[in-house]
Amino acid sequence: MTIRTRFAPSPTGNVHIGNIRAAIYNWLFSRHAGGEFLLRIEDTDLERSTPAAVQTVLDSLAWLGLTYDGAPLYQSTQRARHLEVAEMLLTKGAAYKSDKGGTGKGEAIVFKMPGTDISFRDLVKGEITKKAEDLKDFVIVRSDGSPVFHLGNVVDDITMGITHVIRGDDHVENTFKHVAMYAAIGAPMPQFAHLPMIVNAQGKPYSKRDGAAYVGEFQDKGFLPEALFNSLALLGWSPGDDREVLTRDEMIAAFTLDRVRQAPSQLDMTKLLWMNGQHLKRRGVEDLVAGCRAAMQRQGLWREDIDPAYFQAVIMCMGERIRLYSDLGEQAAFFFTEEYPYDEKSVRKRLLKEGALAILREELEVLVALPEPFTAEATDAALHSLAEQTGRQMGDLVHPVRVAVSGTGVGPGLFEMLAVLGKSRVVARIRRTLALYGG
RNA sequence: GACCCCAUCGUCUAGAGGUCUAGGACACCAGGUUUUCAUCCUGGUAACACGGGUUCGAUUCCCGUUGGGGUCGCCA
Repeated sequence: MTIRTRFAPSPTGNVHIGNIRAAIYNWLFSRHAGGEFLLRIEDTDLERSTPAAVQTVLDSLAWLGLTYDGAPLYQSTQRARHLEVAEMLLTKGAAYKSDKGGTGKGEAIVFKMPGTDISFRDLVKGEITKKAEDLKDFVIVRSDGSPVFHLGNVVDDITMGITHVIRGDDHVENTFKHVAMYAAIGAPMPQFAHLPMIVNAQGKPYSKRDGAAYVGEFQDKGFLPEALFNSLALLGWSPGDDREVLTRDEMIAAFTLDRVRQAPSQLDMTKLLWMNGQHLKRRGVEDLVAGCRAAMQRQGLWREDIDPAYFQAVIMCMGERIRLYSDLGEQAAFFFTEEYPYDEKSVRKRLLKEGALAILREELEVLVALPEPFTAEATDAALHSLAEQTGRQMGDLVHPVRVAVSGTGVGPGLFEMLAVLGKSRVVARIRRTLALYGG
């Protein structure tokens, strides 16, 4: 029989990382088994389920490369089938009508629990049992005639031929109900697997306040989809060896549900950032260029007159300092504007230090005298010989220039940076800095 | 509160009775490289929640305690 899993989000406008992690596990599981991964949109809450909200789900899946088989099934189209099954349950005596606790506008259909203990074998949690007295009957069709989640969920899973239901831990209590429904309907029971929740440092459900909780937020921050995918996959699952940075194919090959942990875990933003850097390295320079440009456009820092060759040179120069596309705009804006800010601390420490401006003036003279091309080797040699002549440490020469041309004390190697900026910019910036600080 | 589930370094995890003086990764600290930061290299700090069993032997099995999570809707 074909292994068939599904992702069944209700479109609310956001896709939570815990939810998308469930989608990732469903996807990995079915791909590993050579089966199918289906999508069902649980859009019965018409108020929240707007086309835009549905599109958000589709976008998140597409961004992460979670391809699904066939067309999505919209739950709202299945209403007749749901009610048909409810009627069948009614005639079978597995359900009854009741007006208790209702709206007074009619009778609801209530599913009758079998009165026996119910247990099932969870693929990650093992055997779970619930005693009969802890199981209560529940409504499957409201008194207004609309199907409730439990009915739609189970009926649709049957309709879609789902063989493995892989979902969040918050569904284990529902599963006892669902197991009873499968039995009553007489449909083959799927296997169940419940995944631990993703929590914050306080052990509470991960929310937007903890940094970012929705797929779109990570996308906006400039994370790579494969980095988020990789990190999320590793939250609660591991391949069994020491590998951490994995490709999709490697994860597909290694994925099994018995390697999923049962304890909730926290998402570590710092490690995600590291992971992003790892995946960034695996992409080529061209990708980095395109990604950084797009990020700068979003940040409002991009200008059409930025020379492509210059832009690429800046990126090469920044090297592995870029861990997120947005880092370029945040850490290297001075490459693209003369209005870069001066970091107060660096100015105090490197420029206003005793004799620093005098040194900077000497350096300016040396640099001005250099012929083109203004290479890293040339400026390096020039400043080293100046250091020798004056008996100074290289650090005393390097720092003032760095702060003068970039406004900050940290950044790429100075000589590479000077070469990229070019002689005229460098000279102009040093002059302006000298004038600004009374040199 | 009731019911279900969980518990290894700060975090993510490996570990399926002896191989554990508990391994890896991120973070952190120290040293090296370097003009700074980052990278890179080397080293280091750091964990089996607690108490009982079972066993010749428990991180691994059982029970309890503590702590944490989930669920108790005519929401999904």
